[in-house]
Amino acid sequence: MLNNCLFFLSPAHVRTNLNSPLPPRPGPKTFHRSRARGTARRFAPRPTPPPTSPLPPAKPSQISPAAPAAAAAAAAHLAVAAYLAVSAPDFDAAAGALFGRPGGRARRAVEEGGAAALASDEADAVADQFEAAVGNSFSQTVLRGLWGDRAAAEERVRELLAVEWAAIGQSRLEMAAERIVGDGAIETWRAADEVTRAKYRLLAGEQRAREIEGKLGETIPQGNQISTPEVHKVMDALKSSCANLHSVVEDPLPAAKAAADEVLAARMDKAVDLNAGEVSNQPTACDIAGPSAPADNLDAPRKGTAASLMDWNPTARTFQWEDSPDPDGSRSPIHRPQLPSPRRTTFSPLQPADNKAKRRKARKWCALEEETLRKGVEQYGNGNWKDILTNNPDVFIGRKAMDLKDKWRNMMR
DNA sequence: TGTAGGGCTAGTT
DNA sequence: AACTAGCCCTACA
Repeated sequence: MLNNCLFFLSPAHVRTNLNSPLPPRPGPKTFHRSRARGTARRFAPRPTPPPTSPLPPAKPSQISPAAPAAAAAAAAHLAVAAYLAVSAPDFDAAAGALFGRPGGRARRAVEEGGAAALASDEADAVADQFEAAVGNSFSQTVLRGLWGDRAAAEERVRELLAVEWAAIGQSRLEMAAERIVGDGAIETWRAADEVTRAKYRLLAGEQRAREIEGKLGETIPQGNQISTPEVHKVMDALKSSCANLHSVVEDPLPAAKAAADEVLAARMDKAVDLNAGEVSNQPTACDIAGPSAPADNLDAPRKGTAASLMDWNPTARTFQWEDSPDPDGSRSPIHRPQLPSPRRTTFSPLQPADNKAKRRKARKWCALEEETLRKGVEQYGNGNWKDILTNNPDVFIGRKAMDLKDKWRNMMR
């Protein structure tokens, strides 16, 4: 009962209720946004939503496209901070450090907008609850019951990761692979000429190529559509190269996929394996994983884990284009399989790039970028955007000198 | 090639 | 609809 009502009360009400006798705890409940805002956010642990919610769920049309990510970020941040506070040996110290005024880390994130998604009435209310519980053992017991479920906190983090992961979308490599060997392969192969298909066979592997061309109702090798001496020469070279490749290189896709799955699983585990030390090092602005961002140590040697995709492959062999110039003018004594030069033809599994460059998605400037730009103008002078940019590559990630100029123009308005 | 100025676009109020 | 921040185009040195 108290849990169900707690989040809908003002901080003052919450403090009052925390000091009153506590009815049996029904378990984690859904945390709704205010009625006026009209959207729902899940802040408290919520394995199962209450059957009769005081507020109706928000209609999809009421939620902006960014709302799921923002809600997930807010829920994860608060769930982790709250769990850390209630699970700490010294509740008062932990709650003070995280939610106390004025310097609590979670409090600052809420009040200073370091994380915009956290700036909400609900987040304020949670921070106030923890602050009010300092020195109040009864309130601490209530909060431990509400936020002490580690699995629920981990679930909020997993949800955030899932949202962020989904937002990344497919890479161009994945899209290309999908067209060549995935569900879209049939149409891709149907539209390809014989020379291009020969390339596809190299990429897809003999077995998969047979499957795809079998579905096309054709056989391998298909009769040359283009029958010229040059095409025959290229075809022969490709067949030879293909045979050489298959004789020395294993299909890397299964191992690569397994390694990628393990890396992903390790990152998920790492993300939920939070502790107070990690929270205290959270940046408050510009959470961009740039070159100077805190390393995840993914490149460090790992015991008992699969090899990184970037590790040296002991089965790799060097091939040489047949018309590649010798640096020293002499042929290597080591025999290397010869491949036809890729410069002779200009086909690609990728769709031709759009001539019109796509507009970059607008990315808001963070406080660190603005401050660095101010100092850069002081140091290098107004108009020397290139100098400012090249001397702060870790801050201006993805920015152009032109962007700095535009931003400075906006800041001067 | 780097910069300035004007215009365009998407998001917000 | 008006406003704004961020991005892009084009001219110029």
